[in-house]
Amino acid sequence: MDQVEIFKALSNKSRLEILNWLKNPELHFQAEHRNDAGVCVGIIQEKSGLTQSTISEYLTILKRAGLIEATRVGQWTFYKRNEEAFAALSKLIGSEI
Amino acid sequence: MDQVEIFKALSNKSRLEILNWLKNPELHFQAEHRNDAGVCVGIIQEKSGLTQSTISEYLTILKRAGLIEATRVGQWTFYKRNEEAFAALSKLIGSEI
DNA sequence: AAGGTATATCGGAAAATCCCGATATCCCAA
DNA sequence: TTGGGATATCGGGATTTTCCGATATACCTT
Repeated sequence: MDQVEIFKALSNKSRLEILNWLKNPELHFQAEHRNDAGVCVGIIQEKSGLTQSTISEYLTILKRAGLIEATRVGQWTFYKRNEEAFAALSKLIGSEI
Repeated sequence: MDQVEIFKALSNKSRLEILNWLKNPELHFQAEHRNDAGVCVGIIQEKSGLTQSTISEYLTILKRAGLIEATRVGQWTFYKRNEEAFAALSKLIGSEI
């Protein structure tokens, strides 16, 4: 758990927004674009207004930080939050840092 | 409470180290360099190995993010943690973000 | 008032981040 | 096996961050 990497991943308005969307996918994405594995890249990109390459990069940054997980299904990659990582981070800030 | 500003402030190894020192000043600094208002800049600088200007800037960054507080006493500025900010951040990550 | 000490601010070179367009890869369907 | 759609990676210009040395400001002492 690289603390600096995690905080860098969180140091961006767009990435925080994505994490917020992924917290309650049913509030932000139509049913056909989500499943148990999360939400596909394209629909996140569409909602964000940023380019496909930027969103793909941002999702990779969040994934490397351990904050989200990816599942490939056919041509789609679905991303969802790793809630355990957030719980651990919350605990870390409340005690260690 | 600007979330991005807070996470940016935390996105640096040296600043995390400073926050860690300030969490238990009695473990990291001699009694003559600390008081109820915190720890003075010079002793943090000495311990960090970074330059005076860099440490002053880093403390300002942490202060602007609301993570630490400054108290001027004579020619010294003492800095201490704002534990409420950390508690709020922990809570935020555990529920909102 | 003058000199010394502690801290803050300024100016800048190097490195990192932001976000893009172009291109590559992967996978499915025909 | 070829074409098309979804995602990942590459290369790069603009901006921000990192950390420094030099300088300014604040305060204390004499």
